Amino acid sequence: MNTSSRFTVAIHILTLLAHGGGEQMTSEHIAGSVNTNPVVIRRLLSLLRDAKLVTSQVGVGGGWLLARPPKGITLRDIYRAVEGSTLFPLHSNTPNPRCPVGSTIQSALGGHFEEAQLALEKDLERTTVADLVKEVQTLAR
Amino acid sequence: MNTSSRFTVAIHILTLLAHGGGEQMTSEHIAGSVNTNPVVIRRLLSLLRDAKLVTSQVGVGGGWLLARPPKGITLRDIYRAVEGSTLFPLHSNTPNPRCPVGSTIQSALGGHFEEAQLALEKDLERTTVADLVKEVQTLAR
DNA sequence: ACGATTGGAAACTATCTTGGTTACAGTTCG
DNA sequence: CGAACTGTAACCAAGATAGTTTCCAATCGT
Repeated sequence: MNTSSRFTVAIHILTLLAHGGGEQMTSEHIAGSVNTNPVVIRRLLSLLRDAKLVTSQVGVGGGWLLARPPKGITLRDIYRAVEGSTLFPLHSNTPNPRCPVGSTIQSALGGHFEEAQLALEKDLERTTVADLVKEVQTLAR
Repeated sequence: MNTSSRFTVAIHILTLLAHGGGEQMTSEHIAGSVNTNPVVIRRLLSLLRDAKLVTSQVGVGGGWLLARPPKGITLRDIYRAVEGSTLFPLHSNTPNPRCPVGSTIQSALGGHFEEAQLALEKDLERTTVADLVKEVQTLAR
């Protein structure tokens, strides 16, 4: 299963940007909050930019900005941006085509897996970055 | 996301056992359908046994059996048996405790992640091994 | 024009997970 | 006894992940 913290860190980044209130923020500053290397942050930010969730500006005084209001960014958007592949991969070796189960199990599973992933994403859609900013502000006082 | 094909293979195994109609099956036979090594199968079966989904018998004529009727085994049971950890891991390094976002984001995310995982599992609960056997039988003709 | 500050990107490393394989000990049955 | 099983440990190759260094390009203030 998904064993990376990319999703968590990506949410952290966007919440931080929203928390900043529209000010440009450098990858180094973000890295200070996440407690990692700026290059790791930039790698994630470039995925988020591909998904049109953030914009970047190079040069002095440059940095990163949200491309949309925090209320318009859901956890599902972030999930899709950074966790490209499917939730449940199929077999690494194709099963035995001469077995009734082996020859059919993958297509039987496909629909169920897709459905389950949609159920997950539908739940993720319920929470926006704006919600998280509000929660963080409540917790931090 | 990681992610591994354990879930897929575990479903395959249980569907195969159910398809066999209550006959004991060896790990080597199962490996033939999955197209992998018997030891890989036994590793997964031992997880499934821990979850009380299958039983094993050693020695000549031994093998594996479902511990419950196929109708009583859902994809959620299988998921829980083989994918132990949480769906979305938090940061690998703990975020900056002196940052309002860094110090609170993990507890803010905890609830949402748990909720999303429950939504996923609730969907997985809708499908049983008996359903898959039926689908396989339809597809295989 | 210069120099400082920033993102962009490649390359390399260490670590972990996964899947596959070999090997061997223990159990059961004929 | 000997064959057919499970139960495990150990090891390897391949891939993913996170961290780091390094260099280039763009931008801005002076």
